[in-house]
Amino acid sequence: MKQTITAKDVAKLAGVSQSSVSRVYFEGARVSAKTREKVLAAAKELDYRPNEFARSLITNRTKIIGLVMKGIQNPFYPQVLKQFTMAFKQHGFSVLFVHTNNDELQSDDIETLLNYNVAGVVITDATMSLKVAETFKQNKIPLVFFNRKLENSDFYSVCCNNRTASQQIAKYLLSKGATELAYIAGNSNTSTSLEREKGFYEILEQNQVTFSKYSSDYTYEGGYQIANEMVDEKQLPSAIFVANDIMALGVIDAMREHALKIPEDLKIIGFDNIEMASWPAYQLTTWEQPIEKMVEATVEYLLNEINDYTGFAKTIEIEGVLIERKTT
Amino acid sequence: MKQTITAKDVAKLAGVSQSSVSRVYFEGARVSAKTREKVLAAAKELDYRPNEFARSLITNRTKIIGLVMKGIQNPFYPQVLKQFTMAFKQHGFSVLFVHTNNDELQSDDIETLLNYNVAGVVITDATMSLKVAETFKQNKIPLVFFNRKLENSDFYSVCCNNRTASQQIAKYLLSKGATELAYIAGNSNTSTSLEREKGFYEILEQNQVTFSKYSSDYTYEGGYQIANEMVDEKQLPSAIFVANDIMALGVIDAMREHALKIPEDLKIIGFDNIEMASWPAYQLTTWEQPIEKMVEATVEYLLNEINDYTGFAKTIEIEGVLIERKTT
DNA sequence: CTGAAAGCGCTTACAG
DNA sequence: CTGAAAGCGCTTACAG
Repeated sequence: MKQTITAKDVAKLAGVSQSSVSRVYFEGARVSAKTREKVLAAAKELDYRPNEFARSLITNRTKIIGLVMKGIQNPFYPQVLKQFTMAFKQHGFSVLFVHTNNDELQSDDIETLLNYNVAGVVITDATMSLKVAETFKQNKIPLVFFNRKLENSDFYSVCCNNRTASQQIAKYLLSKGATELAYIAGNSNTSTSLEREKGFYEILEQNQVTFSKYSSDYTYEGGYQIANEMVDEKQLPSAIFVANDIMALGVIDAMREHALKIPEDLKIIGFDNIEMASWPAYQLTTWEQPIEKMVEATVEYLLNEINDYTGFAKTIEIEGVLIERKTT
Repeated sequence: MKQTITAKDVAKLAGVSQSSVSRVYFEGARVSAKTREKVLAAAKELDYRPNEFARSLITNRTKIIGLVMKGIQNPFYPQVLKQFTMAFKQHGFSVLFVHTNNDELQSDDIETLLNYNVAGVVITDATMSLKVAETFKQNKIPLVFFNRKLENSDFYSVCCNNRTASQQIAKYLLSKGATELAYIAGNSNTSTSLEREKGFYEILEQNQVTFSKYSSDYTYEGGYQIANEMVDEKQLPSAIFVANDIMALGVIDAMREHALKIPEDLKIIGFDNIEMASWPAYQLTTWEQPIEKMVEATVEYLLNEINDYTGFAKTIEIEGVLIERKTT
């Protein structure tokens, strides 16, 4: 059996009460400098560490954030995970990592979060049913959808400026002389893909430019496959806006296998600015998502809500920037 | 304030004692079918959920595994993270994700793990000092080094068969007619890079083949840079074994920029078999790490130790397999 | 500022 | 099989 050092042990050694030991470790409690000193010395000697569970049991709050991810395959997300972990750590919060296989969170996915009474939740790359959403509301657990948003949502979400970004992408492509354009969508039920499509088309319609739409799934393989189908159709556009980078790389690889030159025969632009976009083999022009700022905004909201729950909803859109490389 | 539903509430509604409610949710406790039924019905009505913290407090064990990662940038690791999360979930364990920036775990990295009294720990892509290691031993927290091992370790570690794999890689390269070989090492203080180097050289020495060594850092940029330096030296080998895939991709891109043809002018082989290795742009020959089996072995050991702590140490090496593609 | 005491929501001997 | 009661390691009014 592992012998746990408790506040009682420290109290005994320090010659103070257990309450005093507790006060030393509880932020905001008042203790005299002398008591603190004695306690800290004793604690150090015994290698004391306050039990988070006892703490949480009594305060009914935890220092754990649930982070739910689906698309960890996409190199965009490891970056996001890292940034979140570091940001939360800075504020004393730990990350409970939950992986879901479903586009829509299932109740067994959130079981863990509820059991551990997480202080807040970040949901990345997935949505949830209204019923599941209600569970969080009832438990007053603040929630942020990261890089995705619910329709008619009364939940907070943090995104890149998908729509206006795509408008600028359309304008950029037109300025490069593209005449027939195409959009390759990601998973059709995602707000990101929908918003990007919307912004893109708005500008094309304004300029009365022909365009077509193809559907894929935000994966490399998906991009690769749809590109092959496009080539088979024999009617290639002059420029393609691919809904995210990882798909765009698949498109590039497929097009090159058909001996198409990029950007000469075909211009391609992605979205995200993942690490590989800058690799010499690709040099993909893309739209950079400001991950750091997005994470910052998410953490700030969450921390505020944890501190004082209001449940207010809003969609925060953070401006990204066009990264021009060699595929356009 | 959020009103928490407790076992007491359920007990009242079900007309039984609180202990009986507890027994229904505690695996291994005996309850009559009738009691269980009443309790479950009441619990469902109230949406009751046992408080994990109260539970952990009393049992002094948790259902949380600490997963420490460093190299999340390397596409190999998101895969590992996903597999671990899924495997642990299957056994009722949740994952506390910790990110470290250091090759060697620092005490503030493990603070969280200790505070939450995690049931076990997986450390990926990092090592730790003997002092830190002792802390885990003292607290009888089982630990596995995943894809890395400590020198003179009395800790369990799970790896691919790095050394014998590299022997086979050497043989394979020789069989392909390579005459002057090179090894590009990853971080020099990692067991993986060291073992791969050792196995590779063993065969080359046996066959009295000339070889040279270059040092890099397991990143794409590192591979790209060292390849540029190699070209500047004007004495290229006929085949390079690169210690991992992501570096190998950097090497390929750099070599191609110098108009070198792969595999005609230069053969390249990697290690890991990350997703990108199979992309048409690369078609990298590599050694596949059997992630699934490695994860399985780790989880099995950890679960056994959690159940009955022995602290016994061993290095498990799991056989990978050569994946031949087009760079050799 | 400090200590004694109650209590967070559970598990687990102990009787019955 | 079931209930009453003690106790896990803390926080937090309440007196002093």
